[in-house]
Amino acid sequence: MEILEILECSPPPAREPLDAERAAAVARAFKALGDPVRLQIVSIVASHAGGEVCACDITGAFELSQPTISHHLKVLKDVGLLTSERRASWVYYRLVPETLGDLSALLTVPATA
Amino acid sequence: MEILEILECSPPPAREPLDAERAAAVARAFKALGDPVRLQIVSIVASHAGGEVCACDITGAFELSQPTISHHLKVLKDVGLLTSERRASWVYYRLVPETLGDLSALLTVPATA
DNA sequence: TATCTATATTGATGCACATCTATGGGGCTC
DNA sequence: GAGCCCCATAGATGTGCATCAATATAGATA
Repeated sequence: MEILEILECSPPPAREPLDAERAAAVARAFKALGDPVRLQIVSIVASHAGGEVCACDITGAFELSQPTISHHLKVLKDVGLLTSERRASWVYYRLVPETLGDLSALLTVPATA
Repeated sequence: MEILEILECSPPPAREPLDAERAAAVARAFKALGDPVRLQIVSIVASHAGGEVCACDITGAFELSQPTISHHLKVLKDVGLLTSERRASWVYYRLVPETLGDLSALLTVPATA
């Protein structure tokens, strides 16, 4: 565990430029985060104890129609930033830490040589 | 330096949800990264030794018109992801590591309690 | 000054998307 | 089964934006 943390702390390797295909895939995720409402949705889920939020709580946090929030949730699901699970009448949303982590790593700038 | 590295390695604190105003500001940056061409531009600059790339080299990397690339560079500058410096006839672009770092940190998920 | 190169700006165009209202479907409770 | 609540889907609409051709600007050179 200690070693892993140290490894994670080491400077990231210099990367080759993204090819067009990979760039398109990654850009889809960033585009999903490029809407203020979706960014707030992710933020709400991230800061919620238990890591799980009911769709109704998300809808209630905005002055937008329920279908609009539902649309944004679908976009975030489609790019792999959220997962959902239905329990009885309610749908609960969670973050996908792997996706967040991948994006975060991509933004980590190689040491300015 | 050692201590700073350790601090940077500590798990990120749980965050309050972004308010609408901050979300709008951050979303602008993510939206800029949400275009495949702009993402590749950032990637090209990031992976370039010296951290500096001539606009002409960026334009040459795409099968897009020069004004289109110029437009994308302006977008990336406006959100603080790139800076530019003119030297003679050429304009050189650099990343802004602080902005990249801020975005990266925002995507670091708090430990799933 | 005239001109060539590198970059930025302008204006136009077609498509993508955020939002709404209306409706559909799934799952309770009476 | 009837009615109600939660969520998703469908269709319509106005705005935003990626792209281009044309043009303007800045700097070098002759």
